[in-house]
Amino acid sequence: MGHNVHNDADELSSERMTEGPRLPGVQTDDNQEERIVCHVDADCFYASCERLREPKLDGEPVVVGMGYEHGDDIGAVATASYEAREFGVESAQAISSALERLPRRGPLEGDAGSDETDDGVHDDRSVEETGYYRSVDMDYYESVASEVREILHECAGVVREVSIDEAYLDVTDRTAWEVADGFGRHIKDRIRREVGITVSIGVAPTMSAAKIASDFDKPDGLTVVEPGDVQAFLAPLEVDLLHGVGPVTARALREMGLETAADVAAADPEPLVERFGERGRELYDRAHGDDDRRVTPKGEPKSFSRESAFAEPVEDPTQKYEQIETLAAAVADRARREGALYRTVGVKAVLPPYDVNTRERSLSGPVDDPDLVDRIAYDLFSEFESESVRKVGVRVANLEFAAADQADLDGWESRSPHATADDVSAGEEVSADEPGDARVTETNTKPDTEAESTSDEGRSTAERGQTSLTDF
DNA sequence: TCTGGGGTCCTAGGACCC
DNA sequence: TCTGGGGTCCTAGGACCC
Repeated sequence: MGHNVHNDADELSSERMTEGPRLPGVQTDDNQEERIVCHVDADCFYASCERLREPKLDGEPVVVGMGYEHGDDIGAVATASYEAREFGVESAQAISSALERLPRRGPLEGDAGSDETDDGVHDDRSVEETGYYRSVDMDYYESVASEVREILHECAGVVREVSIDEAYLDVTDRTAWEVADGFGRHIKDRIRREVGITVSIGVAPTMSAAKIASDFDKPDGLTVVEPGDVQAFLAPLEVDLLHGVGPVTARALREMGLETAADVAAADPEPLVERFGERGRELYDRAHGDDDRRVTPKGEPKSFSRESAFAEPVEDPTQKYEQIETLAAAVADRARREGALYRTVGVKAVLPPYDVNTRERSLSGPVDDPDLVDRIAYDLFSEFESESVRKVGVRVANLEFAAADQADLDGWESRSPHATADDVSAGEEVSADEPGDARVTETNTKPDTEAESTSDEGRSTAERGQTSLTDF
């Protein structure tokens, strides 16, 4: 069973058919069919957006970050333009470090009044050694991204949006390898002309290779890797350039003597699987250029969360609980706006130096109940009441999206049989006195609600389901 | 790197059920 | 009751991505 599936682009199917017996039920031709995958990745997207509405930033070092608006100094760099990167400014870097490497030029936009001192500005340095700092403005970036998305959807039948600035396109039926280069250029040109930003594009027979290819010649790059060339293309790359290999895995691989994709491809897969589990197998396959995944649209989100860091560790319980309350409200609000019911509520407490703790609790059925989120978050967080905490978070998960059609209500009912109907005890939903049963018999404590207006009455299950569904 | 925020997926142990 | 195996759900943590 070769790893050479993608290596014989030319005389493919006939050869494969004779490759040997196939197990019944195992998909073969369907997912081994040659695809043309295009990965589109905007170049330093947030910075490009800022330039779009502020052309004087063209060619200048631009840093976009969050959390430093109030001089808090707890923020980080979200995106740095290539000019700023030359000063050593990088994504995820603390704003304070960024300012050391690249002092700020001019007052911070969108922060009028609160920062008259301009303490990041060093007038004694030459202008060339300073950069423009801007605060993240997701609403604006989202509006730019949607223009890009529109173009991408016109260029491909299937688009998978990975993040605000990145997408995979299955363009098998829109182009051919001989002209893939021109096709990629066409997409780039359209985005530059119609939106005004540059993107880098990788075209390859697999998602993983396309992803790496788009990164290969950034910014404003276009790299086409044809089917027969994938393994050779990957071979010289350092392991940490492979998608899914972060600092931890990269170090472990190096300790095993594997420095490049070629090393991984030539390695014995067994130790990899032993050490990394399924990811080890995946790594091995990807290093060979094997990747069965088809481009599919992104599904519904799995969770919503909000978190925020304190400028310095906080012990005061009130301050912590206030923050929890704020985050809980924000998360519940988000879920409601998105039309999501949630069945799990969780909190996060990061203790110094950087000790991440999470606690979560699942309900017996999906709800849309901000008060409940608040109470459960409060309850879960009480464990950290007397701890010094540098960051807190609230999360809802196990989401269910109530579609407009009635089938969804029925489905919910049949999948979530509630134990009892006598659980109208608001505020007492946490059965913490029952060891082993951390469950919550959740109640809808909201007195408002037009649950009666719906046809089904009586059974609490139906009542809750409808309350949830009609609540927004 | 002394660490911001919003996500995803995987693993592992325990509970619980049959 | 000293004991098999499988499946699923829940929770906590970790690695990774943008």
